[in-house]
Amino acid sequence: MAVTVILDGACYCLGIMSEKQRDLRERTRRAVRNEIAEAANELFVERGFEATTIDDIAAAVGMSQRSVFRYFSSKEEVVLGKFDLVVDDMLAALRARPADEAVWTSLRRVFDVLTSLAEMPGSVRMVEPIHRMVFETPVLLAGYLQKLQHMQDAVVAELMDRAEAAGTPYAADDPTPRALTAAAFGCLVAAQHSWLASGAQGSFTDAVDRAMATVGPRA
Amino acid sequence: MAVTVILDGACYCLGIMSEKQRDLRERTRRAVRNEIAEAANELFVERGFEATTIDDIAAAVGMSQRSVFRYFSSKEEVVLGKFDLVVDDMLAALRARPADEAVWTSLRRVFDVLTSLAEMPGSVRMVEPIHRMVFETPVLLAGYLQKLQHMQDAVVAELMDRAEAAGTPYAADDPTPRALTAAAFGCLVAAQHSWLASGAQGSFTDAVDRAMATVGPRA
DNA sequence: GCCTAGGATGGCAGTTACTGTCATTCTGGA
DNA sequence: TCCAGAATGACAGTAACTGCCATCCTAGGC
Repeated sequence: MAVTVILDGACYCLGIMSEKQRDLRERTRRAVRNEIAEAANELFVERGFEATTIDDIAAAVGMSQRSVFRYFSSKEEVVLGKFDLVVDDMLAALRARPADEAVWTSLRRVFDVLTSLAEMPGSVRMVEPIHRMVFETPVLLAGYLQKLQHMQDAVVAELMDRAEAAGTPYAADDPTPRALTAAAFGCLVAAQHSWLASGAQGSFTDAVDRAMATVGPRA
Repeated sequence: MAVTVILDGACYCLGIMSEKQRDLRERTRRAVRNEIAEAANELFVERGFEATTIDDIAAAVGMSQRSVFRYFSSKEEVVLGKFDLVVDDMLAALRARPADEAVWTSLRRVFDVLTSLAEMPGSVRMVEPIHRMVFETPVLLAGYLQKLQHMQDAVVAELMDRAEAAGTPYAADDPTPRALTAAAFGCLVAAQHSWLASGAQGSFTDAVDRAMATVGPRA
């Protein structure tokens, strides 16, 4: 262990690997990751999530099981991993809103990151079946809700920063920012439910708008 | 398979096993289940959830691993299983509210089932550490959020029944009941967060009240 | 007190998700 | 051409489950 640390440190300090090389590796890594995820999603919607093994996925992309796990920390991540990237976009979207905008409005705008993702022309075909799969497979639903919780944590932190920067900080034990955020995300899930229940007709954006119109901050 | 079904059917129809016997079995089953859960929770808070194996739990209660799985379908269920019983209580609490009460108020009262559970004298000692463990262990948090989602499904169905019985049914695609319920449960989680963040001082009930006061239905 | 039906249990083999390790291979830059 | 370091494959190992079968236990009928 000690040896490993020393070696790692030495390599890093010497900076033998160039910036360019690092970028390239990073890009190819992402490409392979996407390739695996796409192949896996085909299998998942075809046979179901639980009926598809990691070995199946590995075979489909011509890799060893071990290598698949080098790209995804778990089977669920193959489906849900994309949401990790979304968090940064959501924070960026939140920071782009005027600091004095009503929190509820800002939260609605944050969800544009998700709606635009769902309405991207390239991925539209798979959006609904995968969506449905997530809500129908217990382990995926659980993982998805947990991701949403992480997003909320990040958003709450950003909201508190924003309030402080605006000179109107929340008290340390004020549940307001967290409650508002949780309510907004609750509306998001409710919108997903009704969108799926309606057979994914109509726009998802509208569903979010309608859900968020029924609830709001008090006074 | 066919044989099994026929045999089961025959046994059931003949009613060989008496009602009393059935009840007794049921009661002892619950007792054993509780015993396992309590022993397991001790181990969980002591060593952590992931560091405790099913074999550890089985050894602690003097059973085989196989038998533990006859009482709990998964390791998470040992911690989260109790919430399955709560659903029925919540529905009963909801039905006990006046049909014309504001939905937000009824939802707040539904949560009394949870707060009273958390403040029961017998279990108070373990409530906070387990609570904390659930929020800090990813797989438990995911499972917990999923249970909350199930509760919401049940509550939404009941709210729709109630509205229909009162002669003011929701439209089929109206997201209102689901959005309100989701917002309320979001407030619940927010309250749990702030309660834990404050070191579990103050009453949990107050935390829920404060969180739910910041959000509400719109006109 | 014996007998029997049917649940409860234990043990064991098997599957799958995942992890650590090591030897090998690939790749871009000097 | 050579080399550093990343990518890969193969293999062994763990832990959460699941199915199966033989055995045991218990409550009720006789």
